[in-house]
Amino acid sequence: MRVLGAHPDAKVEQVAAAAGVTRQTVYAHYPSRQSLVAAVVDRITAEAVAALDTADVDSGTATAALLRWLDVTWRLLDRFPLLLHPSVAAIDQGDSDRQHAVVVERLARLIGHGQAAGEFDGTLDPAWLVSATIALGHAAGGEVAAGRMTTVRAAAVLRRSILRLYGAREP
Amino acid sequence: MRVLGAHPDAKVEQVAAAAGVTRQTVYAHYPSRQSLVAAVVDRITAEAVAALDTADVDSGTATAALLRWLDVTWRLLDRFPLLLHPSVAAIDQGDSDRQHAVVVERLARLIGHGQAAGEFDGTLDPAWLVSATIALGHAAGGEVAAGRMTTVRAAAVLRRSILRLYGAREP
DNA sequence: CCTACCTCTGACATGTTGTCCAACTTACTG
DNA sequence: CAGTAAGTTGGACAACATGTCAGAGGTAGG
Repeated sequence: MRVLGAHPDAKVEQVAAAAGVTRQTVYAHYPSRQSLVAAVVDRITAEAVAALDTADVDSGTATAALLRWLDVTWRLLDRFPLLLHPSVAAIDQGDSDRQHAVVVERLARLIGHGQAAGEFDGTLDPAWLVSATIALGHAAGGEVAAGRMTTVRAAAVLRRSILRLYGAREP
Repeated sequence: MRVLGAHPDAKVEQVAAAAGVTRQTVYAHYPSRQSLVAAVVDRITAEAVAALDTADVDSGTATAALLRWLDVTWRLLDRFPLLLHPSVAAIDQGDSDRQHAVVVERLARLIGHGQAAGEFDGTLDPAWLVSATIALGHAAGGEVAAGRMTTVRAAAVLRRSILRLYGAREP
């Protein structure tokens, strides 16, 4: 998690070295590099699920829940550049019931509630809003990575953009 | 353009074969695979610039111009999956004055006009709006590529999302 | 003790990128 | 017509990362 999470381009050799084992030992546990990356992503998303569980308990308005969701995921996006990396995109294509899906599904549910309650505009496809949210999150992360924005500024801009996209009133 | 534009993962060998030459000949013209991709992207964006030139002449409102910009770029995104591919993202990092920048710069100018004229909300950073627009465009393209949306539906959803993000009235 | 289980060393196959060179074709030039 | 310059080709080779395989060694638990 430390090596791949921070340096998505790290070679299997480097991951093994950081773990104090050899390359072959890594392959003994994970059949391919991709499955190793998948495992790391799974662990990260497990953290996300846990954080969402503690944050989402007494769900107030959908808007407030959305902001908490953004807060949790943004923090992880900041800690693990791997999540921004293309190699991750190739993973959740086939394996649909991956951990990753859980986090996304929470957002989808949240959007459903918000639209039903009239907090969000209901004329935009929830599935699209999920994709759009992730895309904007990646874009915001990219701005930070490129040094064009600070983390806090990017988070603020992201919040405003998402709310606007959803047709929610800014609190 | 045909091979790489449609199949971003194509090997240099395949590009060479399609051109009726050998791999070495390709390397005689382009020092690396990346520079070859960059050249393809340059040609595509040259088309984009030409299309924008013919479409942008008598610029009406900024909103109308924005929709034309979206129309032109969306068409190219649809024709050349390469533009959605990660390998392209690695290009325009270093070479800032690439053709690609011209298309982006047009959007930035357009946003400036719209904000100055009060058509768009002026409280969001134009540079961010540019990044966000591209991100949403890629997301919409991804939906089409994944078979979750038709091209026309994705284009419509993209338009609405962008307008909403910009704080523009939907025409 | 001894048997699984894990790990290590070392070697090997594969595929792609990028480089080098000698030989060949083609077209232009004096 | 001869010669030259440029582009192309075939073949070979290095580098590098991913995977695979077999044999030797170590360690904990029965």
